[in-house]
Amino acid sequence: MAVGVKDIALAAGVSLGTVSNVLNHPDRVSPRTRARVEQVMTDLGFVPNESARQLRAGRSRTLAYVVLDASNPFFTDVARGIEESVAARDLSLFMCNSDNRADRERNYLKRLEEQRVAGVLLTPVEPESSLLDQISGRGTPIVIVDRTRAGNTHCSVAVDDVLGGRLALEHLLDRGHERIAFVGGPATIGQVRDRHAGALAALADAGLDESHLLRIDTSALSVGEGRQAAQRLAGIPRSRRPTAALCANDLLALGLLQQCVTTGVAVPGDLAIVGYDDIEYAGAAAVPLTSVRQPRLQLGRTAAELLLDEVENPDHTHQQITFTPDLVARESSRRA
Amino acid sequence: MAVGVKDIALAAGVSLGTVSNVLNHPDRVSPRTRARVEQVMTDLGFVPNESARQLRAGRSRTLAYVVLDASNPFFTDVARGIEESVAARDLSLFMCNSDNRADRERNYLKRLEEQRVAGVLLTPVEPESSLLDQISGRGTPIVIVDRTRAGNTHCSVAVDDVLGGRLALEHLLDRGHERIAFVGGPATIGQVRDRHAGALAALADAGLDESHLLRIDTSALSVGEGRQAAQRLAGIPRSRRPTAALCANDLLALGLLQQCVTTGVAVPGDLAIVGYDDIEYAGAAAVPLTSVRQPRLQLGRTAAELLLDEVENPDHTHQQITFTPDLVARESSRRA
DNA sequence: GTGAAGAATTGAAAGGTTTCAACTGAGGCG
DNA sequence: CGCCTCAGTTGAAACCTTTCAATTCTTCAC
Repeated sequence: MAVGVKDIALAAGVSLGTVSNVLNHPDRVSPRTRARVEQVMTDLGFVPNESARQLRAGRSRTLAYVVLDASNPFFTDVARGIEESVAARDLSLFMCNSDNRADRERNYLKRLEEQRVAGVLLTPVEPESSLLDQISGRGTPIVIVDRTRAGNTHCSVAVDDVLGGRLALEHLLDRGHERIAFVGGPATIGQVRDRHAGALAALADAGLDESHLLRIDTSALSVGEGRQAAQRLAGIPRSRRPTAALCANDLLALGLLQQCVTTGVAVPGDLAIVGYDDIEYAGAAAVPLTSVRQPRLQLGRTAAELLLDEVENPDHTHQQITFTPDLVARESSRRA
Repeated sequence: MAVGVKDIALAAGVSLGTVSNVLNHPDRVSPRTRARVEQVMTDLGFVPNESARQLRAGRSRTLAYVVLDASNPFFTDVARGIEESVAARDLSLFMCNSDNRADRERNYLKRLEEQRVAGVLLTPVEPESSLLDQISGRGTPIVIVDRTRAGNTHCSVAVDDVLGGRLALEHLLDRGHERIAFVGGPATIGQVRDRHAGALAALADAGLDESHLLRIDTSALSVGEGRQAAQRLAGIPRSRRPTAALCANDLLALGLLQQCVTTGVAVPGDLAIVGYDDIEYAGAAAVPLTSVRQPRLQLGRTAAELLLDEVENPDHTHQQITFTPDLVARESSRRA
């Protein structure tokens, strides 16, 4: 049924080696035989068996991006950046969605290592897992995307989330807010911790203590959780209720915003809102959303470049690159 | 460097066959030797070589979903449904983003076939391409997602887009609109054609001719294109300008809406808007968006079930399943 | 017409796993 | 005590390709 190089060789009247050369070193084959072999290949519908090739040749033509949350537009933009860089080379990119679950992340990493992919891009659920060291120690390069990791054991590309949190909070202080909610969670997510830390730092610099930043913990960074956060805020007596909310990402902010608009809480009048990521929908929201913008495409492009270098360049050295975010002020945090 | 079954066998003092049995038929091995072999495996950091396994065993433990547009939330929800079904089995799912480009789709399909994946889920750029017949003819099952295809050569799962277009247009007629824009394109996208056809059919049923549906062609189904469509609408003299717009998807609708709000066109007062897909952001928009809802998760789940059946069940028969959409009426098309 | 150099082709070995028929040894039964 | 059975184990063959040293063919200079 399945036609292999052997069949091609037989049908074209050449040896196995020649067929292989047509595939991998066309220059070594005379134009005439090459044409003949290629003709036979299309006639017989030959599809090279990548498993066999990989087994023998060692290399693989595949990269993978294990993404934290495929339904978050931020990550799909990062992925687009990665694809831009990968597309140039003769490689393909597979995406895997860990969906914020450590077991799924582990499972995908295991599978990818078994497949002997050329390299892995990873936005980790568990950045400190020793599994990463094991895998790269065994020869599958891993580049960390949108995170950093203790020890310079891997290449990484990240945006300064502490700075981002700081920018957002400074913006709100500047707008006169002094009772501010930080909406985000779970705290296991590094991005959330860093953004929160940045906000606290800005607060401290302004001479205010931690009590000015009310933490509203969510179980995920999703629109639904944002809506729930709105209800929790609404439950706080007006005198103590925050006048502004800094959300750990735009999905939360959009959910929060939507619920506020629905229940008649004026934005930014009763509650100013700042999001994070500046996804495409942020500007299209009921009240255009102030947000912290990150260079998403460049994040992806750079990560892919680093991985490709690690794959191709024998004297590669690990690099940790950090980009700087900036704040895009819009209606949702306009001065009252 | 790389440790293989041979090394394990040597270290554990058993034969190759026994190591393989520990991996694939643990029941055939006595508990004692199994424990010993497994211990050695973890000690030595053994990672089975999937290429070799696949080469010998023929089968593969991988499915792939080639998605039309990874940044469209509609498709990420479909993917989530697929993953739900796949997760139960001992399989992994890779995602590939064709990004609406035929060359990328072809390239991914080629690669996946070379990898000998167990099966492919595909939302096609080119549903009628003969490549699909070739691939499935050579033994890699393909299930078409969110499209149908002429001839019952493949399983497919789709939503009735003609009906959806009809529902949307009937809704607008019902709201008293008689000059309506259809915003969408390019016409090469089947979903766009079907939704447009449904709208035309509804128009005909109402005794109105085609001139009542102004076609505004876009080059993609994206937020940016939606904004541009708004500008084109604005360029039409008020007397002839449509009073309502039916968008081929929500991204267009959100862009259109955003631009309208920005430039002071009242929605729904000056322009009623209906979107399509009912993505999560639709309800959170500046003006909550009326949209045609599709059973996204179920679409994915069902597609995966069909593929798994085709993979596992020797006397599988192809099925074409069509779901029914419904309209969610919100603010953006409220009666004037 | 000969020899050398270079181009094109060949065929066997190798890569890491699974499969399967054959083998071993232990336990049960007469 | 010998025979049979059966669970557990073995080792060679097979999967399909690439690689590379060896071989044959072609061309060209003298």
